[in-house]
Order: sequence, then C-alpha cells, then structure tokens
Amino acid sequence: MRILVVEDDPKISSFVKIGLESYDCTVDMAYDGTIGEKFALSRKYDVMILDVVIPGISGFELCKRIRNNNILTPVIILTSLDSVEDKLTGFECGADDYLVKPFSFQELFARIKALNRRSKEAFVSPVLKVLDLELDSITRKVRRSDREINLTATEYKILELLLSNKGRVFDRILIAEKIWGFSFNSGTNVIDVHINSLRKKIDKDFSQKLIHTKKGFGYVLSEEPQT
Amino acid sequence: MRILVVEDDPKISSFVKIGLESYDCTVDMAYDGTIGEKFALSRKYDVMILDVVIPGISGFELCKRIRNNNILTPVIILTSLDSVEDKLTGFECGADDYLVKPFSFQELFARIKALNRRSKEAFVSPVLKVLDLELDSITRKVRRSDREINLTATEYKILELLLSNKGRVFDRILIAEKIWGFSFNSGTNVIDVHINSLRKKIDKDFSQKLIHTKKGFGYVLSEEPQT
DNA sequence: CTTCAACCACCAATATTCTCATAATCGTTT
DNA sequence: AAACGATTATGAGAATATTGGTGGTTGAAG
Repeated sequence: MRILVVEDDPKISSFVKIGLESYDCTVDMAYDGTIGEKFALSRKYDVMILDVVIPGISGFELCKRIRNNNILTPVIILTSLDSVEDKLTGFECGADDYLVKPFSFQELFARIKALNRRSKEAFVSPVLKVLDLELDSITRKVRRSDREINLTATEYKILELLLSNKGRVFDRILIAEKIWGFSFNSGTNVIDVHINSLRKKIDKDFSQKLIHTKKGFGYVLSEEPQT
Repeated sequence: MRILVVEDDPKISSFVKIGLESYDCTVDMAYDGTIGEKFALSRKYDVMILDVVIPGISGFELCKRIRNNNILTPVIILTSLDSVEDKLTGFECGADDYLVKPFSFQELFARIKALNRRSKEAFVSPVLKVLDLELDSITRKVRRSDREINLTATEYKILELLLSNKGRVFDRILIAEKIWGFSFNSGTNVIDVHINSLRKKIDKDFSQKLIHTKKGFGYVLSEEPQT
C-alpha cells in the first residue's frame, strides 16, 4: 500500500512513517503543502494523510486541489484542530475522514484500512459469494452450504458471470457473447440446457433457489425469492 | 437518502432522526439489535448507523452479520465506547467509520455524506424514475411506492419506452414500430390491451395516474394529471 | 474403447400475447 | 343537455411463444 503523508511536525511524521512501514506500506513524506501537492498530483496513492496547519498551502486547500484534479484517492485529515467547524470544512473540501490529534496509531491504521477496503472491494474479490453459495475464482471451486460442487467448464463460466453480476438480468444473447465470445441468436437452446444442469447442481437440493427465470428476458442470479 | 438507525436511547435516536429528516432523509429506526438485523437484511439503505450497546445482539455483531450477508452499505458505529480497542473492534467488524458520543449532529451528517459520496461512485444503476415509479434496466425490476411489480416482457418494453420519454405522446404506430420493429397500422388493438394490463399493474391501486390517453393520438406517461 | 462435456431436437407444461366481442367514455353536433 | 359516432377500455378465451426437462448424437481426451 502506497501512502502520502503531508505533515510538518517531524515527530509525528516519523512516528506515522515508521508505523506504516512496519505494516509494509510505502510512505512518501512531504513537509509542506506545496511539495505535498506535487506528490499528490504526480503519483498514485492508496491513501493520503494531510495535516491542516502546514507551511505553503493548507491541508484543506490541498485537499480541494486534489479533488479538483479529479483524484479520488481517499484522504484523511489529521490535525489538532478539533472544532466542529473545522471538521465540517475538512469534509467539505472532499476529505473522507478526519482524525484529531493526539491520536492512536492503531486507530489511524484502522481508518486507513477501512477506506482502502472500500475502494478496492468493489473491484476484485477472489471469492464471489451470494447467500451460502461461494465461488472461488482462484481454486475454481464452488460450494453451497459448504458442500463442494463439481461444475463443468461451461457451467462454471455461466455461474461466474451471473454471480459477479448478482441481480442483473442477462438475456441469452448477452450470455452467449460473454461465454462463447460471439452472438448467435437462437436456433439453439444450449444456454437453457446449461442453465438446467447448473440448476440441478446448485439449486435442486435447496429450497432457497438462486437462479431465476425472467420469462421473455433471460436469467438472473438473485437471493430474493422470485416475484 | 435512506438511513437505518439502530439505537436504544430514545433521546439520541429521536435527535438523530429529526436531524436527518430535516435534510430529506428517510429514516428507519430500530431499538434493538435483532430488529435492526431484520431491517438491515431486508431493505436497502444508503447508510446504517449502529450503536454498540443495545438489547439483543450488539452493534459489533450486527455489523459483522451485515457484512457476512455481502451487504456493502456504509456503516457508522456511533457509541460512547471510546477506547482504542473498541474502535479497532468496530473497524474489524467491517464498519466504515466510528464516532464517539457525545457528538455533533453536523459532524455525523458530514461523515454520512462523505461515505455516501464514495459508495455512490462504484454503484451506478441507471434507474428511470417518475414520481414514485421506478424502472431499473439492469435488474429489470419495476417498483411503485417501493412495491415491486411484475411485468411481462411486452409490458416492460412499453413502459420503458414511455418512461424514457416522459411527457411525449406516442401514437399507436410509433409504439408498434418501437416494440415490434415494424409498423402495422390498425386492424388490431393489441397495444390498447397491453396498455390496459400495464395500467392495471401500475396505476390501478394509485390515485395519481401516470399513463394517460390522448384521445385520437395515443398514450403518454406523465406525472401531471391530464387536462 | 470408454467417458464425459457440449450441443441439439423434441415434448409437455406454462405463461404470454393476441383476437374478438362488448362495454364504457369522449367530443361533437343537434 | 341529449344524442350520436368515434374512440378507447376491458374481460375471456384462443393462439402462440417460452421454457424446463429428457434423451440422444458428436467429438475430444484419456
């Protein structure tokens, strides 16, 4: 994890730097706002930690400029300014969190992780999970209620598609495009057959069905019982 | 914005509820953890605010269960437990923020906005909406006043057409072209029949009608009662 | 040679779409 | 205001489309 710290107090900055590095983070330090801005705009970070009262431009101003440059990296304001007004200002400038000094390093790190979890999470999760159905894209294993299920390649691909877009309705053309790479419309019911065998393996023995038919449209994977 | 508040202290919960509602938020309240869980798992919120020390299951446990159910809604822990250990526990349970009582409502709301700003980015589901009627083209779900409505393929297509051109009058030939792909004029009243069944599902139980007839022309979807 | 995944063709069950006959409504003219 | 014709609404059932499921064929891998 790469982190930018903009802070002029050498004690605090080294305290933070050392702490973060002990958790395998790469830390860039800036001791004033102007230098901080150069870092912030030129490199990509996972999180930025900004003090407010620093030489050059203030942390608030810096945060604003970062957002004006369309950089969405999570920002934590870390400052001794503890009034509600200052906190509101911080959030208005586009900060994601505001932590008042003195602070516990553990709390700072927990907040960093929380922010980071959120920005990563949406993208890659090795295990897709809906209810008690799990698909591990690393080991390619599928389980329902901890019972392992053996899927063929095509079944797996279809399930992965539906599972990673839970709630989204796929029509047959779309499924064909995603699985076979081209759109052949109809003349065949391959998809129906594969869906059928998927259902046998995944839904048959469970009262809570996961694969639903949207008649006239296609199929969805959803935890809600079909309407 | 729809918010769940799980809090047993009536003073705090009404304080929060009134505050949020003055900012146009819809607030659901739960006074203990078990009821809170039911709400959290059955409805969709933009943010959930959890106290820790509540009857039934604790806020920490509740947060864990929410995450185990793959619900990514931002969670703020709001509690008087102010030790670093408790904070760490909160974040470990999957919370996004942790605010200690006593707190300023303004700060709480700023944190809600900050979380919401970020979680909105990832989640864009194009929803057509007129008044309390919503059509989600990804999940193909249609709701009126949060009540889910089941439409057939043709009904859905017609509604989508009207909804995405709210206020525009479509004559039958135009509707036929858009839905069936070619213009067959008259000799049939299929469209009337489908409009009729659409109305039964969408307008029948509501005093505010949305589908209107322009005699001699065709149909419009509009929120204004027609002249 | 055997096995198994992938695909295809078909049937029965079910849901949807459409036709048609009739009732209700609207606009216009008397 | 009443009456008329044109237009639209509606219910029922017939016609059609969609889908779940089964069994069989192909072709590739071991």
